[in-house]
Amino acid sequence: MPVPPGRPHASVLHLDLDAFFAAVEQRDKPSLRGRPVVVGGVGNRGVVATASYEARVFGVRSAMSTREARARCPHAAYLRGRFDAYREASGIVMGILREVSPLVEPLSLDEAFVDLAVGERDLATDALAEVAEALRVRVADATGGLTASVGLASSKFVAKVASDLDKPDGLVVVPPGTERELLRPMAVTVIPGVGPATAERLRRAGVRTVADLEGLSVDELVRQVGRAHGRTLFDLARAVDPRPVVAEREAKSVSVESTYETDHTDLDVMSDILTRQASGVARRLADVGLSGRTVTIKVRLADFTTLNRSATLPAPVDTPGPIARVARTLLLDLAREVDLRGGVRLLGVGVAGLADWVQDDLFSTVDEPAPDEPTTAEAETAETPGDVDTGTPSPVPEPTAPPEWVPGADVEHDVHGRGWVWGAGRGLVTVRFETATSGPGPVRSLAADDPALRPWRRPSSTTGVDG
DNA sequence: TCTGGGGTCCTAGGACCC
DNA sequence: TCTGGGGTCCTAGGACCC
Repeated sequence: MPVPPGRPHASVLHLDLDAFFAAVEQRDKPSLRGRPVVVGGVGNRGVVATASYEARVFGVRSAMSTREARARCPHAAYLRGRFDAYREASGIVMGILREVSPLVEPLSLDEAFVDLAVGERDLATDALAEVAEALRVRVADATGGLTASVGLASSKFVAKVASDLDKPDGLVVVPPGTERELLRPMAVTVIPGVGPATAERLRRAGVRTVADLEGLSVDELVRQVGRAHGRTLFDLARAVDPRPVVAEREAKSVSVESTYETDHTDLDVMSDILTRQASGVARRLADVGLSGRTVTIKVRLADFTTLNRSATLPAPVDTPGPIARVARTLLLDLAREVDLRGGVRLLGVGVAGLADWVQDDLFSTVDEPAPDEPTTAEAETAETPGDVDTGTPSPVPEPTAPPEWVPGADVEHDVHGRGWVWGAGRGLVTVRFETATSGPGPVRSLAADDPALRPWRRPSSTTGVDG
């Protein structure tokens, strides 16, 4: 009757580098060794990202405000963080993990799952424990002494719980079949997904431990915490966790946000900030070679209320101009709806709906000169005001753009020959460029956003088109 | 002078289509 | 004429994680 909790061997490994950011600082600066070190925001509104174990003695914890950390441990070294150094150390560790198994799923710079059930490996618990211990030694050797805590179990959930049981520098193996007795006495908060809100709901239902949680039916749990969450909780309470280790998970969004030392009240200043952040987002999109259709802004008010506004475009964006333009419009819309004069402490810009988009066939049939060979004929037609792109096989829709859109103005970007702008009339306007090369140029015709004109599609898994 | 920055996933409601 | 359900896409907010 009981569902088998997982695979029959303890072949899921979870590795967690101990106090990672602080440990890298202590490794690189001998004067910090043995001393409390706190890495995180150092300003008035900063929070702690990582506290060294010496600082934890004083009660300094991750996510605590730096102000409180300073009160508890004034003699600690407070550091901003050197993410390039962390990335490098992380890369070394992930590389070692991938030598042990191709199935490595990084969760962050300092954490990863590894599936050891690949190839010809001996899956006896003792043999797997030897692999894990050898791994820990290699990590320390290769990184100049960074220590890792490792858990080995029959599922992701239990492996992660295990890695936390003997920190720092520990190895905990949970033999298959013993998972439930390990979990039962633990607080429900060991379960991933049970944060403060869920824990409080469960507490009101009389649930404090995993054993208590086992007493609730699926229906009861779904009623308490929702459909998806309830079912997962029901399973995890029984150590049922079939989630596979997945290497190569693609990013779904990219964002840049910042909290300011003092609250902003000037819309123009906020607009400028969003413009700069949009450039940062575009740069990172370019780094990963992706673009996305949904632009989001995030605005946190002085009272910590957080507002998001988003707009989904007819085609993906990946360059600063359009992202900034949409972001600024969303801000102005928001300012009309919500009083921002009380102060804004955080602003952010993001792009979601990411994919390596390819140009659709619909538009690849459009007569388009090669970027490097503009012809005189085209230069002449470009002189004709109001001239419409003549290469389209179907009639070009009548321009229905709001009258304030003047051809030739207001366009700072196109995507591979075509673009769009956000109209003051609250509509997306598809714009065609008369210029032969891609890039900014005068607009000769405007067509209102028309579903039939969607020029981009997600690459289907079967086409294998590259960009 | 409480409360970062980067994300993921879920829910709920409305629009729209069949 | 009345009543409708399912599916998808989009938006806003919230919980959660490291």
